[in-house]
Amino acid sequence: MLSKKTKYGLKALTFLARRKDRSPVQIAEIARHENISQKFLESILLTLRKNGYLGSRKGKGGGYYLIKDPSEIPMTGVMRVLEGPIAMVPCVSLNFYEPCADCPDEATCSVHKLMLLVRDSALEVYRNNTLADII
Amino acid sequence: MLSKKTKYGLKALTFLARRKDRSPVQIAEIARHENISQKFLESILLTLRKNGYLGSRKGKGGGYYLIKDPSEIPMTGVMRVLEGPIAMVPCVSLNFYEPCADCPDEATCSVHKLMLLVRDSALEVYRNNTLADII
DNA sequence: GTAAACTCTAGTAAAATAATAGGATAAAAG
DNA sequence: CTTTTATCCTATTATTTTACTAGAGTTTAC
Repeated sequence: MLSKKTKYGLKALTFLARRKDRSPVQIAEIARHENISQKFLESILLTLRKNGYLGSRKGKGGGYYLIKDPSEIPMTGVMRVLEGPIAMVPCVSLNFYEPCADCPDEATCSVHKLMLLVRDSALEVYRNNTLADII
Repeated sequence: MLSKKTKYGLKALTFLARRKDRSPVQIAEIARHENISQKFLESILLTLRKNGYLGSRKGKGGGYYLIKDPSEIPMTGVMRVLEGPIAMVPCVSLNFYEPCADCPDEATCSVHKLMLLVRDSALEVYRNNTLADII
């Protein structure tokens, strides 16, 4: 299941990407337009900013804006920041690898084998789609 | 994240599929061999039986056994039974469709668009892999 | 008829998710 | 330089899901 956090984050990014100019947009406006709890969205936009996707300005006329061109933002990174690892089990994760405590041998593990295929197929989708592609 | 339930269910199916004969295997034996809590595994095997994947026999010499040949068991159904819908949002689910409460229009929703691609790629993996393939 | 195994319902503890609260900080306007 | 506006940041709480446990019931082999 996709978390609300990820869903809202994607919607916010989309909203910003669809605008013609890159002037700051207030959290309140995004929240209103996308039917999102403002306070929750606040924390989501904060993590997107800290991870290099958004810029912000405080005070009157402030808000959030896209730093890069939507076509330069592959979904891979966005999904990792919002949803966490793309792999469904740590033992097939590229960026967050960890062995499974209960599994004696990855080479013969059927779960490992299947989840490796699933990870690869998901990865291909995320790599081949930028923010511009899903607008 | 893959739930333990799914992980354990897959491991149990694999364990049964790897055996030469199809005589009943006790829950306790599967649990021991795969490092799974027996009581938890009990409930998992029960749902696999109720969904037509396993047969069971009570009493002495009883246990669980595969009903079909592993090559006749695509992962699609197994994943749906254990993990739930393959789609990450209900609005792109084939078998569990539901509109999103907060989304005014699926046709223009970026989340919908992206998750549709992800669902299709996952579906292809699950459709093309049977239990026999991941042993 | 007794022991061995699955069946079934209910309940609980821990973790993750989805928010909420409220003051701190910074920028702009007058 | 004070007020207003809006983000920044930490902490807390409510809800939901997950993972697991308990125990009585039922069927079968011997």
